[in-house]
Amino acid sequence: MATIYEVAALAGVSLATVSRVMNNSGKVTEKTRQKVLSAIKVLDYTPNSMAQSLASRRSNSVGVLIPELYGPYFGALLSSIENELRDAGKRVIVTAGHSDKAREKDCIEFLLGSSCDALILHVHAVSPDYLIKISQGPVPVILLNGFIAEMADKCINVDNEHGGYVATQSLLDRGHRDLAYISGPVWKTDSFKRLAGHQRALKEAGLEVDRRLIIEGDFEEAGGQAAMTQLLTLGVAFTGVVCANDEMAAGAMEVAREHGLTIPDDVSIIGYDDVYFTRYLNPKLSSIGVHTSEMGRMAARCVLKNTYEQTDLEIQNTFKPHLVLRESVNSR
Amino acid sequence: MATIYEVAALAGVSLATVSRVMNNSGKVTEKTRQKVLSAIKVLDYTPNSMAQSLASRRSNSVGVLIPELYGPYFGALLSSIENELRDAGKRVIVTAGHSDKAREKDCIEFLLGSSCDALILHVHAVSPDYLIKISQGPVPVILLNGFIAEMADKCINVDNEHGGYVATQSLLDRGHRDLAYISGPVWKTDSFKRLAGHQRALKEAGLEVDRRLIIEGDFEEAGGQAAMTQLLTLGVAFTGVVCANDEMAAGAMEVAREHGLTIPDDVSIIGYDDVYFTRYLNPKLSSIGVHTSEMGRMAARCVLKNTYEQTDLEIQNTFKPHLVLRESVNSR
DNA sequence: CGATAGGATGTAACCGCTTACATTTAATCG
DNA sequence: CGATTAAATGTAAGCGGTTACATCCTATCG
Repeated sequence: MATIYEVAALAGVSLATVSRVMNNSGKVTEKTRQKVLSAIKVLDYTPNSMAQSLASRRSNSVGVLIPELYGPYFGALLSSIENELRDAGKRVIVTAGHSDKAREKDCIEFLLGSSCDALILHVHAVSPDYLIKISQGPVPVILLNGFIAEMADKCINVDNEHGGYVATQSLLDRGHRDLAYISGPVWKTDSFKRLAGHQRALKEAGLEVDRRLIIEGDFEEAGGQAAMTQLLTLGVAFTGVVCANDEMAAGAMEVAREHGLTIPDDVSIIGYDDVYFTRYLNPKLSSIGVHTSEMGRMAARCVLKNTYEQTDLEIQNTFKPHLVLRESVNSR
Repeated sequence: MATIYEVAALAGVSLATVSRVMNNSGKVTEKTRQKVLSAIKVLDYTPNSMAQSLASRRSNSVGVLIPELYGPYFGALLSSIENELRDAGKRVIVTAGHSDKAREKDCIEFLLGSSCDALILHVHAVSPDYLIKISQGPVPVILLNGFIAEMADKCINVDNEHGGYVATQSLLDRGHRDLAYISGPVWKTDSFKRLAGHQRALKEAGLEVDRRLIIEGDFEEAGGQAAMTQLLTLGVAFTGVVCANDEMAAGAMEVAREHGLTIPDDVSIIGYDDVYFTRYLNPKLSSIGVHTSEMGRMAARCVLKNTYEQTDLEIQNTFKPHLVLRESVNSR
């Protein structure tokens, strides 16, 4: 592996000059630039990125922490982040937090210790205070999904309350009056907000919130199954079910079918996230689309703008979810 | 950010000693070790990873190139790789090749220029010669999926021929005689091998290969739909369809259903990869499981063993796919 | 009790680059 | 044509660690 010294020697210039043409910073005569360029080519020189990082105090890598590296939602997120950052020549270091507090902290510290120029975090378990603390440290932090007032301009989030509202409204609009709700774990802000939106929609429609028809699930298919089973043994009538994510909706659909119910004729179901497998379900699941890729891209841009001085980028901090209507919902 | 010099000064020792206790290499008296440790704590010292990398010529990061960062298959792969490597304290730098030759090369060069200690590659388009060339360079390369004789011990792969064979055999075993096959692009080795396995199974059963019943798809749902449409207008009878992946199987199922066919009563269908959404399909798709996570973990271990001297690890290079029987296949 | 071996600690070179500043070279002008 | 100034290039000091080697203790032993 050739070094900058060898290039300088071969080209008959100083290493400062080589550095200049590499980064095309400073002035260099066209003639010497050519000498350097050809020396680089002859030696097949590639700058040592570790030395570059050390000397420039910039690693050109950004750390990403997301709950999981698989699954439709996080896959799309990571994919768009990588795409945007890779095009800008930045490295993406990934870690998975598994929605576990210790693991999330561990990953954050790992990334901070990895000389990342910035962090993009999608966490579930870690406290806002902790996030505020590290965001005040030397390395910039972008929060994906989640809003903290103290770092509002560093947050990319979706309006979950609005999403819950839209989901429920879509059923109300179609004449449904008796709605069940399968929530995610309520300690997760996302779940809580969606539920709040659901309840607001009911109230605005002059309907009462029947607590029995609100079941707390786990964001997994099994939780959706359990919730639906519970709902069906409740003896309380309902014509529509709003689910806080698509996995649970899939589970709910399955149980409904097993109980001899036809979707959407007997019961309408709507999911949330509009994850790509919704189209494999039968009937195809209506859902709430959340611009996942857009958000990932935006987080990446936020980093490019704040950390890598691409100041001309426009940042959108909050995204509005929207209704994606398919076959699982009908009118009364 | 405190440096090792400040720690040394505060502890009243030389920086070499600090370095020794940090890496616990060399001998250090318990007393001085404590002095250093407390100085580290007082200053909240974290070693600068860039400086460490430069001085030790080891970045502790491994580059990963996979076709996509989303989707059930690659998600599982990446997840297991990250998990294994993260536990060993290694950084994972991810890139997506998008099955495009230029992009794949670009990513490989990017990773090579990122001072990675090793590379894990899952490529589609790049040539074997190119892979051999870079594998002879200074940074070790592990090939995920794909076999190249010249670097056999660096290849982690699944026996695709066997997988194709098993898939077809599963239908033959159940009395099917007339089988159609929806292939992936035959220029992809994986597709080619699976098809070869299919044909071997037919021949061993004394059946003729009817070329009309072999359709080349694109590994996407749309391709499966197109292929099934074509098959149904062919006028050649068949009772089972072997698909080279689950996405195409999903597409095929949809078209079959639209044509009024019941699965598996009218036609049995089997997919390949046993990707997680198979369970959302109705009927649930039988498939060929390929130990995706295992392979990812093995690739990571291969790196740990070869590059990070964890010599005690056992490596399995080839994985045998296995049948996962669900509802989409029945007996004649 | 002085020589000695071996363990503990220190010294300094080096990893390969960036960059502020010094120096040289070339262009401009009275 | 020499002085002035700007442009091009060179010099050298870091960046913050690792590590081979030198040096200094201290316990052991004849």
